[in-house]
Amino acid sequence: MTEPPNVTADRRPGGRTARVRAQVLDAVRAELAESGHEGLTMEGVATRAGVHRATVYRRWRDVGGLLADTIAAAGEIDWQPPDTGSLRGDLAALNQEIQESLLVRPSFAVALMAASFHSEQAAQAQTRLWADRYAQCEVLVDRAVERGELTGQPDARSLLVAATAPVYHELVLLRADPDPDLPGRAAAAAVLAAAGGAFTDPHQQGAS
Amino acid sequence: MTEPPNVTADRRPGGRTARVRAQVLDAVRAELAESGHEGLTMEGVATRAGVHRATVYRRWRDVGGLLADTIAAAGEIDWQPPDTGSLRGDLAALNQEIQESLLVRPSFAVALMAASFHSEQAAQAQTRLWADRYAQCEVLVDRAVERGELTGQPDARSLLVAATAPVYHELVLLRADPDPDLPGRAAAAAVLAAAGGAFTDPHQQGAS
DNA sequence: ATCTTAACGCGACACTCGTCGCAATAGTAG
DNA sequence: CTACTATTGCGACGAGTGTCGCGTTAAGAT
Repeated sequence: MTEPPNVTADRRPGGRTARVRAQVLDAVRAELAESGHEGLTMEGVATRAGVHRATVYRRWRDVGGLLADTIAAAGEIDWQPPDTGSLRGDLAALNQEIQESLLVRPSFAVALMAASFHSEQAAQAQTRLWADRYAQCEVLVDRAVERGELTGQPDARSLLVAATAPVYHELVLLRADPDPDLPGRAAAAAVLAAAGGAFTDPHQQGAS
Repeated sequence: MTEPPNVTADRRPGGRTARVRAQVLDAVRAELAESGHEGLTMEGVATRAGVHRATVYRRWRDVGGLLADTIAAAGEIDWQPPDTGSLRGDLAALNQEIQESLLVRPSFAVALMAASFHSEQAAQAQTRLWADRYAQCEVLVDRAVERGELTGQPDARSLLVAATAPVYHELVLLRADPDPDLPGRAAAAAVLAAAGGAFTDPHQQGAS
């Protein structure tokens, strides 16, 4: 059985294979930092890594595969959601982080989104990464409930999406001018909606 | 002075030029409807339009240019924001429209977003289109204020973004499973936040 | 009707992209 | 150390992409 090599199924993960992977992923990060997701090309990465084109194509298939593996390598870092003492503060801090990651040039997050549109592999990696992050952030809502900031048991995911979506929408899709107040405003709005019971999933239609 | 022809600066907008443009834009829509933004290629459009490749390259430069002009042509249709009698109903209806446009396969809106990541021209056209749409929707908020649903004069744009962003975020970026309740939930949350005064700018109070 | 020239058709060209077969290299087992 | 083979390097190829020069067509002006 001579199947093509893969990133996930390491049949011979020894010295050279690991070394090539490290070189290539370093090259991806370097190219990305230099010219953004526009300049990220298979040939450029291969050349910078000192590796032949065919090797990169065989192991990573396309640009999306490169980004997906780069995420997988970077996803091992342990990220922690903010803890400021209040739900509103936590969400504002989270949004601040998001805004910075989107405004930094070149932005790794934006590159990943761009790649997700023409690479199923990158799209899956992106979906997985965000699912993890939102799951981790659910603790913010739990803490708020414990502190008595929220009554009932709101749908944490919906609340988090409501708080963070405007930041992505304004900066990525609408390409609005950067607004230092945006993270705080979006967070405050989500907290108000949550206080009003907007995210309590039982079919309790609010009166009037 | 023999400058290259352009879509915007029509130096000779007569019969043939307009005919070619119509053929090409029809071809763009047809290709888009058949194979989505993945299958949209300059050569394919030229062939389907019965026009030479070089002509398409000269007038539209790249795929983003094609989409940008297609948007410009489609932006002339008179779109009207919903009017259901209540702010929450209006926003829910608006979100319903958005969700349908994103879930239809192939989605013109998604194709436009994808193109915006590697074409400045398409990105500008997209930004312009959305700015127009959001400006048109501000009347929803005005009507709500007149009806007395909202106190004060909230920032209409922020309110609209808060209501619609979750739909884009869930379906496009997070690629969540379609949820028929999403449009209504997002609309309800935004209305609750607005009722709480989340979008009233404290610095610009008092003035009409 | 005639002239001017913007816009298009045509074919050729250089270039990039992704794939393939084969030889060389280097992990890994014995 | 030797044998085996997964993995890489290498070069060539076919297809696709974007550009260019030149001749032709047709829109707009007189």
